[in-house]
Amino acid sequence: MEEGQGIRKGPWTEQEDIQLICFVGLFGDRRWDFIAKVSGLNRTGKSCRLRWVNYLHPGLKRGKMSTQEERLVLELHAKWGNRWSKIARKLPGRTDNEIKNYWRTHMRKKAQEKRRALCSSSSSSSSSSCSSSSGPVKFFDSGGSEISASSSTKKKGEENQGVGDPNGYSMDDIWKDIDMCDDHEGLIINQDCNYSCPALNPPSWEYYCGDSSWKMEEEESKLIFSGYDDHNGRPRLAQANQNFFY
DNA sequence: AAACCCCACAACCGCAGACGG
DNA sequence: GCCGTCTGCGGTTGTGGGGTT
Repeated sequence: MEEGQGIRKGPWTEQEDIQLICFVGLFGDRRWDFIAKVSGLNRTGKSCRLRWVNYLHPGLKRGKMSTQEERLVLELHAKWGNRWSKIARKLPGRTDNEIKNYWRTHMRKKAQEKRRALCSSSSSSSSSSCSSSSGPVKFFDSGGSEISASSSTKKKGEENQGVGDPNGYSMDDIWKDIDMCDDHEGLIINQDCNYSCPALNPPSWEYYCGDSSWKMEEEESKLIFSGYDDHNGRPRLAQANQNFFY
């Protein structure tokens, strides 16, 4: 299709963002290939969509996950597994990508800690499953401190390899391990989480994400988009949008 | 001060399902 | 029913910033 000649990749520029916002305002957030073409952005429709959904979409929240959100993610992941988009729909303002990323880093870290705690508490026994030197190496063992003592020269990126990885350690394995750890704490999670999070289930996000009932005139998009944040280079869009929508 | 490491996050890739001609 | 295209999703990778040694 459009693949081939001069298709841009990599980070988006401010100019590109503005352009995309304008064209989405004009044509809606559906026809991505069309938007990619008419906008003059040398991007694929896919890339445009992704940029919009994960970054430019109004109503996106920024910043750290709250404890409530974190718990909800845990709860929903336990229920649905890696259905990130589904989970994201229950977390207004959060994208599947964000949740996915969050899960990968934070949950893995937590799992490591839990695992370590378990190991230390049962270290007097044979604790073969905790061994970092024999038997199948669990994913988060590979990033754990015990191991890093022996392989502390871990290069950047190696932890990612753990995912796909040399030991054939798949995502499923990771989830299994995490679940294992969660089993020890599952009750706690459920206890803490027996709220249904009413505040997190308003129809509003469905509305945003819904079938592009969202429309924005070009002028409005200009107003909303007031430039980039000084600190992180992100558009000030999200914040402006809060005002726009609420 | 420099090197290294870890974390967070943006972005890409491949695949599958939906949809229209 | 078939085929091509578009869209959405999940997995993976790349990179910059901040903290630590």
